Amino acid sequence: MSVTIKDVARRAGVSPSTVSRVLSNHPRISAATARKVREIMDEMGYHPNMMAKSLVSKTTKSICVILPKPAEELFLNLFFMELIRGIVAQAARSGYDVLISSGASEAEEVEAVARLVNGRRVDGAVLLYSRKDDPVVEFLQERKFPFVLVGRSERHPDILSVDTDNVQAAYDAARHLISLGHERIGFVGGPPNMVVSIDRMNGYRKALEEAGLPLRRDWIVEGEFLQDSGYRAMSMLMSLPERPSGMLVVDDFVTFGVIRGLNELGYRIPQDLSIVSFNNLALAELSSPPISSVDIGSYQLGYTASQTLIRAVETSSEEREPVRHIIPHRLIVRESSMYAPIRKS
Amino acid sequence: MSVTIKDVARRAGVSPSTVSRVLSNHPRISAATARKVREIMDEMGYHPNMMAKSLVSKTTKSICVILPKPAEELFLNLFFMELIRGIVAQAARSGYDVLISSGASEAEEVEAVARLVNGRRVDGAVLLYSRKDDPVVEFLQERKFPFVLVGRSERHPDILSVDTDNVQAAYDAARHLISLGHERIGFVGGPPNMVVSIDRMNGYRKALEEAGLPLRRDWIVEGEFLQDSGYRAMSMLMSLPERPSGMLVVDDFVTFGVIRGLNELGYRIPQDLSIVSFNNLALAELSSPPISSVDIGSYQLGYTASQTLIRAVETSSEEREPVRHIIPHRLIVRESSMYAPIRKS
DNA sequence: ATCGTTTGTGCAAACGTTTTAACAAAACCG
DNA sequence: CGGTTTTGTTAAAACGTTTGCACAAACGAT
Repeated sequence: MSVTIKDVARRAGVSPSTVSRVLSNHPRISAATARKVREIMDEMGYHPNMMAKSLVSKTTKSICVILPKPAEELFLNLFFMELIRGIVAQAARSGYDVLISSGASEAEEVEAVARLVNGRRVDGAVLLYSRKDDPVVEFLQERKFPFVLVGRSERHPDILSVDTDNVQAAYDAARHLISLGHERIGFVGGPPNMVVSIDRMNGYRKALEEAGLPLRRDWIVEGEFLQDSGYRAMSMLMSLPERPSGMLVVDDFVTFGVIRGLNELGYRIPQDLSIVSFNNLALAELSSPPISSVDIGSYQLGYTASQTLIRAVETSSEEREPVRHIIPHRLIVRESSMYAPIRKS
Repeated sequence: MSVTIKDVARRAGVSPSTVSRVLSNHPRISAATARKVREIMDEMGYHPNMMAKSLVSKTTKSICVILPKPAEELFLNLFFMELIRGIVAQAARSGYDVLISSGASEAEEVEAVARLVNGRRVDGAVLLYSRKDDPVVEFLQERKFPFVLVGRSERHPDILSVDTDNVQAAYDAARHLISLGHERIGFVGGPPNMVVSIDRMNGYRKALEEAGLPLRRDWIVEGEFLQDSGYRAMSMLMSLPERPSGMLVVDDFVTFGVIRGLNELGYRIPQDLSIVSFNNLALAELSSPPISSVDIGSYQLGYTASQTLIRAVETSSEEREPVRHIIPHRLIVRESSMYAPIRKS
């Protein structure tokens, strides 16, 4: 059907090997031949067949990204999209293609990645976030297959990863509230089996302890990465006899729930409750009021992940070294956080 | 390195062809041999090499999706994510993998898809939305390469596509406002070179004309798919001597801008202005107030697109017929739209 | 028994590349 | 000049599959 290397060779009066060498800029090809072959390639509309190439080179020039289980439940869609954009952009620059895959359950996830890995369809994988105990990580680790984790694995500290310093991020967010004079600060967290939730919680704790502020169990709510989580948290929190004046919320989406809850209960932000959130998704800025949020550089995370992975893929496995990249975060202060009200006591 | 079909064959004492046939459930393989070979495959951990398979079968079992130019500018991220999830889910069910690709400019977009198509890396492509005049469509059309468009092309009505009936959707949205008694209805649109903007505008027009309501040029704003667009539209609109009482907004993200604008100007929704929006992204529900929005079934759009494409790919090109799938939409009424104020005149 | 089918298996070519080893020709060197 | 090195090219094997054709064995029907 389509033009092959042999067709070009015949037409140019050289051997296929020569054409192949022209293609890969082999040093020992004479300028004259190279020019001629190139001309004929254009003329005939030749394009190398990647499958054949892959077969012999045992390399596919593609990586895959595994969307975590329920991208539906985790309302991190916006975050993932940013991340993916970063990955795709970087991969394209390095001449790699990106396969995207997901599964409806943890088992399906492993199955999906197994298909890709076993079928030699990809050279590496990027995993998004991680449960405390991730079967996909186990699988890849065992097979010595190159992968990088966006996030952190408690069980496997010795792997390639790109991450935010979530402890520090939460610490910074809390410090912001503290420096505004808040002394009663609560926390709406994510699922307790996700490393990111744990880390942010710890940063929050650290800041409060360090400042000698009370850490009250009833001001800490653990939930899902769902807006509903924020909504319910508010009904609970605001009915307490003693209420916080500031709040850290683990994700902007959850914060949306928080805001809606507060609105319905008739409280105002930031006058009645100051809020600082995480991830700084597009909607943080758009919200009414705009939300103070810690930007974690999602695009950058994806970009760096791809870069790190591809570098690893192109390195022989012996000299591959575990690296942990930390992408800097940055608190963006908007209208949802303000000075603490003067305490009447 | 890894186990090949030959290794299995040797160990099972049969020829490679036989192993291959076992794999593809060839009818003329005896039950006994099949069982034995299967056993050995498991034992040795054999997995077929997809690249080799692709090479001979001239088929890759993968499709690609092209993210439109500036997924940054078009703040349809959330919409795309939904769409992609639908595509990935369906493709997985049919045993296909999904490659994702994008370009920073129209030219780069064509380049990216050319790489995939020319390199025979994918069997088909799904294109997301479309400008009035899309170079990628041209490219694929010319090469007779299977693709499906999520959206509509004015120039090429004779292609596979999956779409919302945007004219009808806008008509329905407008009717909703009209039935609530609104007589002064405006429209915040998208970029005038995108088919979706045009269609929604037309539906809006149609409904108003049919109801004998005034179509006022100064109540119609064309902008980008950016929240800012909505924000600016409001400063303009609300300073007019005669203002609309209801508004159609082309996308939920834009509506966010509208809401913020109105908040800042001190107007309330829906008391001062009723709003109906499109796409029903997750945030429509979460907004304060929750936004009435036309759900266009993004996930379903992706799912159907993938299905249509794969069906086409697996059909010989002669008997491939242009199909246009319309995914039904549904107006979700929330708090942003209410009865028109009684007109004092 | 004989002959045609049916059934199960193997051989070998093909898919479109890359790459090793070999070799001829040209260039260099003293 | 003769030998050594460098330069440019090619033949052929390899990558891991699928598949058309051939063929032997087993089976059925006369």
